[in-house]
Amino acid sequence: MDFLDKLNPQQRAAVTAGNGPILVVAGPGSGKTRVLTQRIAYLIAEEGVRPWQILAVTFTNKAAKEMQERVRKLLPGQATEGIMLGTFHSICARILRREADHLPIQSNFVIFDTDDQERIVKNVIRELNINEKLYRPASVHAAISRAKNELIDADHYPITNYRDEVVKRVYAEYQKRLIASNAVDFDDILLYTARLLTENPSVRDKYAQRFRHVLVDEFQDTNLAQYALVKELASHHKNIFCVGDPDQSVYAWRGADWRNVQRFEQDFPDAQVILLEQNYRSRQNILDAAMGVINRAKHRRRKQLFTDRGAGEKIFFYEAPDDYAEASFVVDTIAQLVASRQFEPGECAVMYRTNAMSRLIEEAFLQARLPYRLVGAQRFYGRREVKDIIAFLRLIHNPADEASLDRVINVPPRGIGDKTLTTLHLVARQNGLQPGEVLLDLARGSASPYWSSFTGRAVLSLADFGGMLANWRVAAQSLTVPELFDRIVRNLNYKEYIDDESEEGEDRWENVLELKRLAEEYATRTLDEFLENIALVSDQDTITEGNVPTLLTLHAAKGLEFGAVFIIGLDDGIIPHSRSFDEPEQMEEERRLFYVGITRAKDKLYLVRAIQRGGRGSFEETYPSRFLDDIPADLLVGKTRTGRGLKGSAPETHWRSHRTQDKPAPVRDALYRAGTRVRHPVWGEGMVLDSRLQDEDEIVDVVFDSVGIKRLSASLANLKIIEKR
DNA sequence: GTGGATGCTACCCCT
DNA sequence: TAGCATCCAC
Repeated sequence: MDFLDKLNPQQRAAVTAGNGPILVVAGPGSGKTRVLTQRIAYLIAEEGVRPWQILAVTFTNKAAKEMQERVRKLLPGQATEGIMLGTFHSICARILRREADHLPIQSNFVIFDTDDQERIVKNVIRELNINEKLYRPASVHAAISRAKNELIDADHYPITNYRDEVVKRVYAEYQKRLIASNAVDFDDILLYTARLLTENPSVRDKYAQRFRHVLVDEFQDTNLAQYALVKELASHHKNIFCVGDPDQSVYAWRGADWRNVQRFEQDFPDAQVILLEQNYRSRQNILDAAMGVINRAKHRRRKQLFTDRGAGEKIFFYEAPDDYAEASFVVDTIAQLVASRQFEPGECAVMYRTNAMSRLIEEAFLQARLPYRLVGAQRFYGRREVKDIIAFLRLIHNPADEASLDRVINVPPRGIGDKTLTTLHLVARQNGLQPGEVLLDLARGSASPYWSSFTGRAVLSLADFGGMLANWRVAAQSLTVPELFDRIVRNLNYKEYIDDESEEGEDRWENVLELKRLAEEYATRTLDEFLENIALVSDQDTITEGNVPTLLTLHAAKGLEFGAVFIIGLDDGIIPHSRSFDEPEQMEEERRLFYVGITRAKDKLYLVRAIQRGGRGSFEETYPSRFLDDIPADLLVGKTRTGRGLKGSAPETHWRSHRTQDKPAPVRDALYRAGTRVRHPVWGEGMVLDSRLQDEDEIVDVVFDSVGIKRLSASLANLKIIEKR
């Protein structure tokens, strides 16, 4: 077990801890992933635990894969296959499929995404004749989801006012619809599993006896359902090992409850608590800034983060005149960091509060002709064309899927509108069937008993579509996933439908091809697997390989680290988000989110904001984030803080002067230096990235605002210096 | 009754 | 700024 030598005493204590409940409170960058993997390896190698007796819950599927790989490498020659390793959702889905006999659904259930869920809620609200304006589907759905996370079913939904009454009715009907569709939503996956384990002693004992060790990562982000099911799974051996950091709890809004840490200490009073405090990631200045922010949080133990990596550089603060300038500052600076060989492109990350903010950054990268990667599943899977194709596949897999049917029954338009769809639903209800089942029956032609329920034109369209679906279902028996994919796209003339030869049309078709590429990976696997994996992808799972800068939300950044981090949008109303203003608890979470962002940085941290920001249409003046006040002033360079509401100042000058100081000595006699703004007669304005003397001429790399990076010979290019560094 | 055009409005974070 | 509810022409 020589790998233990590289651990510090606390880490080693955690890795080699004996049986019983253990809580590891791990600050950022304290090596908790390492502790988790090594503990698994330790259990297998030293404690004689078989891989399949270990359950480890990770935060992403990607992390699960990496952990499996690392354990394998730590124990060469030993059997390490069979560890139950994955996210809560994927592990629970696995258990549910296996134990479907005990559930109201069948083992081939589908997983409804947020869109599907809201679609069903909306259908229910309409059919129950509830005022949609007063009871917005999204808000009713949120209430239902909250209840599920607290393990409350419709029957027990607490009522204190009329609104609750309505929500309860919708909840009950919503749940019926899901079951009729043989579907679960994200919350059901956890809720059903928790219930299964609490209500079926035989099932619980089976798993509780099997899992000699249960390990949970990111424990601060678990909700009550997750806590409950973990507790059940560990109920026999009581070897439960939770790793978390209350300061990094940023998912309260989706039901996560940091009090699970307290519950844990209550439920397992003999729990051993191990603190990992040393930080191996960040420079001390970054940690000091992080502490400045987090130590202002209420209800918490002050923490002292320390590193032996040295103070490092100060934290850069930049106030751009507007959000376009904010974006170009970020891209220009990354270009410089790379050009000056301080960082690889892949070591740089841009973090923001909301997904929409990625847009200007992306545009700036595109304009500079620099590649980047965007983290986020929704961006791709949320696209209409992608969702459509997935809905067809789901419908083939499970014709009872009401949400998918509603989505694509008229895609491409085939004359089935609102009215016909409503009638279809009505006929289905009256006959105790799902709309999809009626549709398939209509494919039989006028022999179908439901034929006469529709008008002539409608029934032909329905039968036609039903026939197509029936054919696909037959084909699905023998075709692989990508083959089936092709068949659908071909039968539908889907390309003609979405690709109108405009730029957007081509983009849409590109997305379809990208989904096709994903389907190719399932050529030897089943449609079920494809659909499940698509439903449960996490944002971080979408991180692609490649040495390019990463764009991601602060939430998606959790657990990751980068050499140079840019946090943009440090305006009040963005960080913290304006929707949190009147809720102290939510404000605390915003603070923690900022803390998470800061602590992602290893060596360089840039805090960036825009004085003017264009939102819906018009530009608005912004104020600096109040959290900036909590960072000790002497840690910041660039524009120093001058309080709220500063306007009309010249934010760039300070920044520039500081920047030049950090630069290495300039090249001898070179006219252009990195950072110099220049104008070219054809390409317009740009910024010098790099310059060197060669054969009595100066070779200059310039990133132009219009055309991106060009390499020029100074004697020929006729560059004018606009602004010198 | 359907589908395209138009006008309204909400737009945070994620599995 | 884009999705979607509403309106109106076929």
